[in-house]
Amino acid sequence: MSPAPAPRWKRLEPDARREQILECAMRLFGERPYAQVSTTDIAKEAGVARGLLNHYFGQKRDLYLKVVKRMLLMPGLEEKVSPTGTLRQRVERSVEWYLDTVATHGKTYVAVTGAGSIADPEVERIISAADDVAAAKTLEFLGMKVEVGSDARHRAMMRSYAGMVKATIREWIRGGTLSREEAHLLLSEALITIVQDVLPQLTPPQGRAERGDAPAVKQGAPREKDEG
Amino acid sequence: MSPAPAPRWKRLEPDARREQILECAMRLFGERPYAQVSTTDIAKEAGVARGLLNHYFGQKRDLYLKVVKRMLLMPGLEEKVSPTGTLRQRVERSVEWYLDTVATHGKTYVAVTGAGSIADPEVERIISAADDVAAAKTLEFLGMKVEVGSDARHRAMMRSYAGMVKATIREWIRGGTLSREEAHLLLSEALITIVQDVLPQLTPPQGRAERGDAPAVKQGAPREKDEG
DNA sequence: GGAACTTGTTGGCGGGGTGTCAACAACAAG
DNA sequence: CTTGTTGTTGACACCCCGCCAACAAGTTCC
Repeated sequence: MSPAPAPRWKRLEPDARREQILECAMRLFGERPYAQVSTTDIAKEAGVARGLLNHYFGQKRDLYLKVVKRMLLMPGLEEKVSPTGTLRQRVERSVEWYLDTVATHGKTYVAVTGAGSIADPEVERIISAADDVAAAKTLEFLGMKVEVGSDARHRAMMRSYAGMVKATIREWIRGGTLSREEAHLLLSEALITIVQDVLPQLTPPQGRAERGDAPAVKQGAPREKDEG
Repeated sequence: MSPAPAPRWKRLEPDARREQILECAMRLFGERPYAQVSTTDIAKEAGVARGLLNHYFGQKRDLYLKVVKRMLLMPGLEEKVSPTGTLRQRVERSVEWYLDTVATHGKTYVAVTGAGSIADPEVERIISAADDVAAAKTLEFLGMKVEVGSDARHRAMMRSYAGMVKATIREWIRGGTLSREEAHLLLSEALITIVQDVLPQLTPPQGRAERGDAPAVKQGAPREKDEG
């Protein structure tokens, strides 16, 4: 006569448990800065023992890395809109797309990118890689496929631009000091300037490229980055 | 016959000791991220007991704030060069000045601004305030004195630009992926675009403002920022 | 020169967060 | 029911931090 042993805790498949913990972690890391979120908090939020976090994710930093990666994988640009129209139109559409994508993640995106260097080189590396991917997609969409994959300086400048993108989005989402339209305006104008005025000025060897249209560049090989 | 009591430690004036500790902290915080620098490390570096840090600076975070503040107080722009020439020339000179200023601080500047949001709202606030000051000086130097002090959107956009400035400098100093000239080029072109193409487009009420001069806007409440 | 005072400095205590690991319990199979 | 597998727990040890009473380096006064 065993009246249901009444299990004290539920047993989940590793993947399910991992996912559940990850979701809780994402929520909390979005609410307050890294240092303010203890593993105890996350464990409590998920209703599990603290040790389980280490079992599934290793160190707290590793869990945070997973959160960052999850936050940075975004739907491809090229799949949503087709690159037609003037350069300005394409720029504006790509900026629009990025703002849309970010809007869905909201505060967590700001927290993750803002805390950029939680002061951890590894986090920085991951964000940089994601920036490179986004930059490559954007430039490809703009028809400026160029050698973003080959020329380190192009990548570097697009990462610089990414710095402004993040700061702008921070102003928009967190502070509300910029409207979406104003953010759109700023980012579009800046990107146009970079693409048509700055990048062509790079390779100094053969004098200077003419304005208005990107110098004819050979198509680069299709590339696939990303990680899990 | 007391053969010199041989003092076990030297006694310093509060200001001197404070300064010495601060210098050690600046060095260490420049070498590795905030979380990786323990108060024990700083104390050891300074050759004092750990408790002394708390005595002089309070919490570890407070000490870090002092480091950030020290890092961000920079010589005024207007005092070094006079605003003459075309807009482009003035822009290039102000960017040059900023790169010079940053170069002296080097890695520590990158660490401090990069760790921007160590994930601490207070740090973020201080850096934002410093950005605002630098932005105001720059715009004043450019003759675009405008109401950076009154129009929140101007400040917001300049903070966005500041995001790119930091990212660019990071590429230049830390990664070496951009040369100083390339950084200079990128930042100049972007600033010109913002100042002459973006900012004038703001206030939409009365159609559109004419270039080069901002529409007259009423002064906001007098504000006092900064601290020691 | 020594006693008494001021105050810069120390060392240890308690609290909190993190990583590790052996033991345990939920569930499946025999 | 017995056995085996494995997801999960709880506690232990370690490190870092903020606090504070005791201590000692200098100074002043007799």
